[in-house]
Amino acid sequence: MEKILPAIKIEVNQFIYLKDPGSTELGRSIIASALKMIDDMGMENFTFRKLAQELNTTESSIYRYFESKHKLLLYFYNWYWSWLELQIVFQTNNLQDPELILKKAIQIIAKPDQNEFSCPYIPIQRMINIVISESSKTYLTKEVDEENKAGFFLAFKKVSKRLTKIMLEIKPDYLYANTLSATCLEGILHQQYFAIHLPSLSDTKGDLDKLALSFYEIIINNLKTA
Amino acid sequence: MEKILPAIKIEVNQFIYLKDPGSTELGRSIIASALKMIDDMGMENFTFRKLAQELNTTESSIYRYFESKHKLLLYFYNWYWSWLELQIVFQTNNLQDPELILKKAIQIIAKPDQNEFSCPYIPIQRMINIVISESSKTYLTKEVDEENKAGFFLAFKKVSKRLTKIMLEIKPDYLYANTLSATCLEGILHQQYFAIHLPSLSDTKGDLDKLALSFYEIIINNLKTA
DNA sequence: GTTTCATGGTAGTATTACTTTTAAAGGTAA
DNA sequence: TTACCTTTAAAAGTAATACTACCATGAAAC
Repeated sequence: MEKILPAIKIEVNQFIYLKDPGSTELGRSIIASALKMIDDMGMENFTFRKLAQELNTTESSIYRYFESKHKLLLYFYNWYWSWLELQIVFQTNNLQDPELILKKAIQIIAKPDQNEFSCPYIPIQRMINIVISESSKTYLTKEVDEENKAGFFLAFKKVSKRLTKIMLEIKPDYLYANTLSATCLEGILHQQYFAIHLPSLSDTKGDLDKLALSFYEIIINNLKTA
Repeated sequence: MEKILPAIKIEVNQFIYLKDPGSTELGRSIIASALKMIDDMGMENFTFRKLAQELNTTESSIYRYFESKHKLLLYFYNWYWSWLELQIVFQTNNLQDPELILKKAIQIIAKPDQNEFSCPYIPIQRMINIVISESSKTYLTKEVDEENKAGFFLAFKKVSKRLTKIMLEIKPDYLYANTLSATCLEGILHQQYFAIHLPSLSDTKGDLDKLALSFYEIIINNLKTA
């Protein structure tokens, strides 16, 4: 099957933004600069005021796109997982063997192809760094239930569900497919953080291929046992 | 071997607090009320001002114990993992079979005994809730490297290391013991959060015994495979 | 040629996360 | 008993945050 690459735009849940940042010059520069700034200074030190200064615009202009910095983070979170799912779908679409599909999916999650489905104003490495170090904050809030109802975590859940399904193809009666899937998705991100900041909690020291392999083995060893 | 229960006080890294909250009436009530308030309203909505109001004291009095609410969270984080380690040590100390030790340790992590080594002014269930929903925020900050150097994550790392060692007793050449240990520790906490807030990402729906079993199997299946 | 739309700009609010200063209370020492 | 010292409380202040509201303006679309 030929791989077709139409002009794909990653769609993010419309209720996350007030105005589509992809639709205007300012919107795109908000995304681009926010990614850089959040990566450099972290969510807690990042403010819309600083972003406005950086962009030579005003806070009110930014608030026209996102009603809070938390929503902006949700935007990144959803963009990332939608982007990753596209990659998984395309790169596994010609494979038949579920074990091979699983392996490929894990490899993509640990080490996505930064050039595929890329978006000119989105610095992918920044996006990845932010997802690694900030994305847990999207759901560890008191608003999680409302936001879940509004579908703000769907992009992640879709990837997790996809992984779950692959596992169940390998072992249909496996009882903990959802648990294992979510745990590994999160684990792959956290391990990248630990490798840099709390290295005694990791074994793979920044080697993403090794990281992918370790999680592939963790999963497959569970699916191949009686 | 007899189980001895001296008057144990959980020690927390001294650099986390300015003044030991266990040493005064005010300090203990800060801990007790902060646990309740953070559990009820979440870290982001909790402030020292609200806590001072609740306790009929002043912000400056609270600042004499903790220099920031982040340090207060670190205090809870360290208290919790030290408390849990004590339980693991005592409850596995008479066991020989590493698989049994592993099983017991996982059970304790998923479902600690709330009465053991308890402290009269610390509402344990609140503490557990906070560790589940807030503890990732202790290290997902830009100060993580400094704080790691200062030993603020030692209590968690000790438990993780202990789990790693048990795994290596079962399978000495296992390559990913640190990764699997940290991933499961975090996973056990996150699964409890998901069970309530994002249930499609979990399989055990609040059943802590089942949760413990699922993670025990995930680990043991990896250690028992060639 | 008017509506609409994107952005700019100003101002204001309530709250946060602290810090500083001042004052009172309590204990020891000559 | 007075002087001294430390601990704790209370009050007030500060810079910044996270917004909200409202109005103006220039360009493009209909």
